[in-house]
Amino acid sequence: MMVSSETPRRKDAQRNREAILDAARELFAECADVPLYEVARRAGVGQATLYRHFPDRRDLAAALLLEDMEHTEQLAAEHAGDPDAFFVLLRHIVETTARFRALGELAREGSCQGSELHSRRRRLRELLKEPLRAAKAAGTVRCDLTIDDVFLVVLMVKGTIDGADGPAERTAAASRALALLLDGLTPARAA
Amino acid sequence: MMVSSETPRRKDAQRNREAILDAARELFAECADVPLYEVARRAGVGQATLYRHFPDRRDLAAALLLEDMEHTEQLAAEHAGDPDAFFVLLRHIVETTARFRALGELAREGSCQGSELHSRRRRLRELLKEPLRAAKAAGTVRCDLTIDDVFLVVLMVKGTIDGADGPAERTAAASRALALLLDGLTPARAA
Amino acid sequence: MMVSSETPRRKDAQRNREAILDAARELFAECADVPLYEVARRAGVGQATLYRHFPDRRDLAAALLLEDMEHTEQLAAEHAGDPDAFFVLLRHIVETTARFRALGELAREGSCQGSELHSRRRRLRELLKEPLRAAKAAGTVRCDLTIDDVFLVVLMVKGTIDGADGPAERTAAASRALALLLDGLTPARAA
Amino acid sequence: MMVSSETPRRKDAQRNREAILDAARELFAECADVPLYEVARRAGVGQATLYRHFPDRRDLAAALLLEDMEHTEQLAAEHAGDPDAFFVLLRHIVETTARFRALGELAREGSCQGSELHSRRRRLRELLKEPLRAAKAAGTVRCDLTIDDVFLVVLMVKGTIDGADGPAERTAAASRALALLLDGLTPARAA
DNA sequence: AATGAATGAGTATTCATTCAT
DNA sequence: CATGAATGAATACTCATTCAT
Repeated sequence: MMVSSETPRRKDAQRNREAILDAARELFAECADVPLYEVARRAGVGQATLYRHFPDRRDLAAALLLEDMEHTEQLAAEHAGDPDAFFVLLRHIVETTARFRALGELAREGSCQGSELHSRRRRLRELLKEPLRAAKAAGTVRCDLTIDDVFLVVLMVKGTIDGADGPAERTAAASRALALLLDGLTPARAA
Repeated sequence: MMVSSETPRRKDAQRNREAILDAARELFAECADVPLYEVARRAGVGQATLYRHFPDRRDLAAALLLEDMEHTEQLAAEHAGDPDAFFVLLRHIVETTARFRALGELAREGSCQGSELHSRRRRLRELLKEPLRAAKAAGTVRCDLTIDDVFLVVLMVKGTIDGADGPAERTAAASRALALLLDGLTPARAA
Repeated sequence: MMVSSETPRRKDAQRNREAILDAARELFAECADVPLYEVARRAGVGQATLYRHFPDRRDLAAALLLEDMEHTEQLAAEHAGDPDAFFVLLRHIVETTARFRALGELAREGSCQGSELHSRRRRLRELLKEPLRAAKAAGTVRCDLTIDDVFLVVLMVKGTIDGADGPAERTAAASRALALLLDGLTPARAA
Repeated sequence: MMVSSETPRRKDAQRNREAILDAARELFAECADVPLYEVARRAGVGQATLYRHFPDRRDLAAALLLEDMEHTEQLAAEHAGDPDAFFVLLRHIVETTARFRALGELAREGSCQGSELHSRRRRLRELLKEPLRAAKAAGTVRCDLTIDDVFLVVLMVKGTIDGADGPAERTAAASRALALLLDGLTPARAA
C-alpha cells in the first residue's frame, strides 16, 4: 500500500486535523491566548489528539498560516503577469495575516526555530519577487521598496488591528492604516 | 512645609513606588505577560506591596504611560511654536509608547473603563492639536491627517516592534516603519 | 455491558472521586474552612483533579450530602409503614447532617443557586411527608409541626455541635439537644 | 496622677476602643470572617491600633460579649425576684448572643484558652442560678433543666440563625425555634 | 491511534501581623 | 502612642503536558 508521506493514512485522522484547524482559526481570531484544550473541545477531539497533530502551540499557528499560503499561491498564479499583482497580493496577505490575534506573539517566538514559518516566509518572498519588480517597473510603487518592507507593512496593519476595540473598529483601522501606507508607498503622489 | 496632596507622605512608600515602576518598565519592555510577582521581586518588595500600589495590572501600565506623558508634555512645552513640533512629538510618542510590549493588550482592555488611559488620550489629543495644525499650515504634513491617524501610526510602529525578534531588530524595524510612514505623511514627496 | 450514563467510564476516575469524597468527609467534619489543596493531598490526587471533579467548594459539599441522601432514602424505604418512621428518619438526618462543620456556611450560600442542594431539600421533604403524617395520626408528635420545622430542628442540633469543643462533647451536646427538643415535640408530655 | 489601672490613661485611646467595638459589632453581625483591617477602617483607626487594643481576633469577640454581659447583669438586677426573670434573661441572652455570626467559631476556639469567655460563662451561670431555681419552683420550667441546658438552647437558636438566608428569615427562624423549644421546656403543656 | 483524566508547576490574590515614621 | 505601609505565608485557581484506558 503506497501512500504519500504527506497524506495521513487514516481518513478520520485527516478529519480531526481539519476540525482542529477550523476550531483554532475561529478561536485564535478572537484572542491570542485561548487555552489549547478549548481548541480541542471546539474541535470535538481529545486533547492528546490535538497534541499528536500539533505538538506545540506554534505548530498550530504555522499550520493555519500555511493553509493561507496555499490560497496566496493560487492567487499569485491567477494574477501572474498582471501589473496590479503586487497590490492584489499585498491586500490579500494583509487580510489573512492580520486576521489572527495570535500571530504576533506566535510568529515572533517561532522565528527562533519554527522552520515551518521560515519556509512560509521564503515562499512569500518568492511569490512577491516578480510582482514587486513589475510594480516598480510600472512606477506604481516606490523603487526602494523591498520585500522585507512588505513584511513590515503587514505587521503595521496588524498593529492597528490588535489595538482596535471591536470587529468594526478593527476593519476601519486596518483600512485607514493601509490607505495611509499606500499613499506612502506610491513614488510620486503629487504631480 | 507644603506637601502636595498627590504625594504620599512616607518617603519609603514613595521609594517603593518608584522601584516598582522601574522594575515594571524594564520587564514590560521585554514581554507583555510578566508575572506580577516577578515585578515585585525585581523591585525588591513584597507582592502585597505591589498590589497596594497598583491593584490591577493595568493600573501599573497606566502609571508607566502617565509618567511618559509628563515627559511628553514637557517636550511639547519646549517646542511650542516650533514648526517641527509635530514631528518631534510624533517621534517621541512613538518611541515611548512603542517601548512597552505590554501596552497593546493592556491599553485595549483598558479602553473600556480605564479612565486613566482615557485621560492620557485626551491629553495627548490636546497636546497634538496645535502642532498638527501648524504642520499642515507649513505643508509638511498631508492636510487630511487627523489626530486619530496619529494614534494609528503609533499602533503601526508598535506592530513592527512587537513582531521583531530582538532589541536590535526592534529599533531597525521601528525606524524603517516610521520612514515608510513619514513618506506617506508628507503631501508631496516627489517633484 | 450496560453502563449507567451516571457512572464515569474510567475506573480510576471513579476511585479518585471516592478518595476525594472520603478525604473531604473527614476533613470537613473537623473544620469548615479546610484548604481545598489539603483535601486533594489527603485524597492523594492533584489539585486540578479535585477541581475537575468538583469545580466549586459547594459542589463537594453537595456531593457529600447527596451521598447521605441515598442512605436516608434507603432507610425511609425500610421503615415505610412503620409508625416510628418519623423519629427514625429524624435521628438519622440529624446525625448525618450535623456531622459536617462545613454544612452551615456552604448550605446557606448554596441556597441561592445550588440546585443540587435544593433538590436534596425537595427529596427530604418528600421523604418526610408521609412519616410525619403518620406520626401526627399516632399522636406521637404535636399536630402543628411542619416539615420546615424539621429543618429547623436539624439546624438547632447542628448549632450545638458547632459550639461543642471536641468529638465527645459534640455527641453529648447533640444528644441532650435532641432530648430537650423531642420533649418539646411530643404533644402531651405530662398527664 | 492617680489613675485606676482599669481605665486607659488617654481619652482618645478610650474613644478608639469604643469605635473599634462599634465597628466590629456591626461587621461581625453580618459575617464571621471579616478582615480585621476592615474593622479598623470602619472604626477609623490604624490596623496597629486595633492590634494594640485586641491582640487577637478572639479578644475582640470576647470584648463584645462582655459588653453585652453588662446589660445582662443589669437586666438581672432589675428583675431580681421576678418569677419570670428566667424567661426574660433567656430571651435576652438568646437575642444578644445569637446576634453574632462570628460567635460560634470564635467562642469555640476561645474555649481552650480564652479566660475572658470563661469568666463570662461563669458570670452567666451565677446570674441564672436563682432565676432558674425560681422558675422551677413556680413550675414554669421542667425540673431537670440545668444551666448548661440554657447554653445549649442559645446554641440551638444560634444554629437556626446561622442557617437562615437573610435578616427577615433569621428573625423568623429564631422566633419559631424558641417557640418550639419553650414548649419543650415547660413541664406540663397539655392536660 | 484516540480519548479525556491526572498531574504539577505557575500565577494571582488576600490577610494577619510587624515595623518604620 | 497612632498610623498605615510592608511583609510573607497561605490559598485559590489555571493550563500545558503526560499517561492510563
